Amino acid sequence: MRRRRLEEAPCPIARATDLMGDAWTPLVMREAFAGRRRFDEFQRALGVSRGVLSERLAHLVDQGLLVKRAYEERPPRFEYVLTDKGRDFYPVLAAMWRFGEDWLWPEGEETPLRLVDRDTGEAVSPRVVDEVTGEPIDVRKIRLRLIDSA
Amino acid sequence: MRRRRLEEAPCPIARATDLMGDAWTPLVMREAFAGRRRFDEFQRALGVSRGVLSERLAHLVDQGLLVKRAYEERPPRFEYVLTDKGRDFYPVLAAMWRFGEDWLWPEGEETPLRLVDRDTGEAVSPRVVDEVTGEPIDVRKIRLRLIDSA
DNA sequence: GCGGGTGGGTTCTAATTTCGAACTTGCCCT
DNA sequence: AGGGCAAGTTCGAAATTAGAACCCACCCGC
Repeated sequence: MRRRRLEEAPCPIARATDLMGDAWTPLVMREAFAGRRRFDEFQRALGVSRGVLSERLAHLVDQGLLVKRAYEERPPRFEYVLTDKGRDFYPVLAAMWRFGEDWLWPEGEETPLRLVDRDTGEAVSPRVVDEVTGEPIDVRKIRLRLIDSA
Repeated sequence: MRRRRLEEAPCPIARATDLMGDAWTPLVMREAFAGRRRFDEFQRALGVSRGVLSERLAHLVDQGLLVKRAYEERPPRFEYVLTDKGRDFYPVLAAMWRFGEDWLWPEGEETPLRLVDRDTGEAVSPRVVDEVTGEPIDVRKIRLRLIDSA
């Protein structure tokens, strides 16, 4: 199983990749953030096969980004709800959204997916900055440094 | 081919997923940001099979995140260098790094990969904020809104 | 002028993963 | 009794991936 190899890798990016490193997981999370909770909702929204969806949801539950809970006992019905950890994944999706907007979309055209303020309805443009200085993250200014333990 | 399906999807996240939606691409980009350029450098650093690496590099070149250029004519030798578009992918990796640090790493332990300021050497903590207000991106405050064209 | 090494791949086969469709289970409705 | 819905599981066929081995062009030392 591919999934198990990066999970314990000594790098936070590799471990995050273990969560994202397939074609459906980020989209499942997108739908979760858009408010979907039920199996069939996810399935219809994404058009993914039920088998794959079942496995992805189980993985996300396993990793603690979602919890599965019964919202009805008889007949048994379940929903998948974001945890704190799952909610904290939002910025990653927001960064991807921004990159997609800036580089993968025809100039000037509107994207069908927007990020808006819940209260004001204003459009929001996510940007990744240094928490301390507020400066944008830029490869020219910020270096990846590998601390070698070997 | 899976790859072709999300490329034209009407959603910036789906299109970004097309770039990231496999286990190796984010790690190849991590290495590119860490300064690697040559095929064998990537291969040794990642331990990925040469066939897969070859395909991933070609895909990233195809998508315009890297350019392949000869740094030597005889014998022919090539390097893969980040483009502007590729450099702009840095924030996505930084957001993943932050999530990995916060949630996929034992409390208090040091990660072997750091983000540091090139000039001062200070550690940097990336955070995703609204460009206009400077407020952190949080699912409780910011909503995904799907503009339905159907 | 030949054996070995290096850089940058391609090709092959075997193991995984994915897809789509059909089936299952528990219950409600009429 | 028959139909429908939610939430899956199971199945075989098709696509993708990984790993190892191979290839080619060139340089170097002897």
